[in-house]
Amino acid sequence: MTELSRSFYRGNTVAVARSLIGASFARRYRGAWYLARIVETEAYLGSNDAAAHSRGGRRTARVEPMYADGGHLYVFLVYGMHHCANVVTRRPGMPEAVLIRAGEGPPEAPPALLSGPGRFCAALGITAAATGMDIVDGSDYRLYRRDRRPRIGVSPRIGVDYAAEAKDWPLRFYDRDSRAVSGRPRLRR
DNA sequence: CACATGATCGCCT
DNA sequence: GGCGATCATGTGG
Repeated sequence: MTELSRSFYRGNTVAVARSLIGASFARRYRGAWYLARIVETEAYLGSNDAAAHSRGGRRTARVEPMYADGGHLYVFLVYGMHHCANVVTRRPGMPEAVLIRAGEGPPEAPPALLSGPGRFCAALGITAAATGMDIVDGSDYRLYRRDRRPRIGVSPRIGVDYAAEAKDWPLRFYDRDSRAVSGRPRLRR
């Protein structure tokens, strides 16, 4: 397992979003590591992206982690009850990030357990306490490079209808062969 | 299967 | 004061 590097995260945000499909997200909780295979992501392209929290150069306490160097986490609370986790990309001052929308857990886990950004965070216990964390310096959060290149599907992003023309940009990426991708034939239970 | 709705609260204007 | 980078549940066809 090769850990993803700082220079990787500093690269083109769309390229990072694509490359993270199939990558492993690891989280240490009370000494034990928990892993998930990422199967769905979305790219958020900074100041000029009407769907991004950093649109128009917004720079508030919440969004501040998006302005950090590539390789940090940006976690926020939506709808008062769900958390969404992002991996920050590019360089300091460039507020771009990749939203992790879904993952696969261990085979014995329910298929939909990590299907959706809120569920992904809930399953891995990711809360706002993790925002701003460095994922390259060996903290409790780490990402590992994928070992195989999956078949990748592309679509507009989910839940950003307010974002004018940016709502149609093809910035959502997913593993075409995964059942855990969100917004699919419901895999309840 | 396709909507429709309620929950719930921090953030931003 | 309004509204989300969501989800679970409920209705109707």
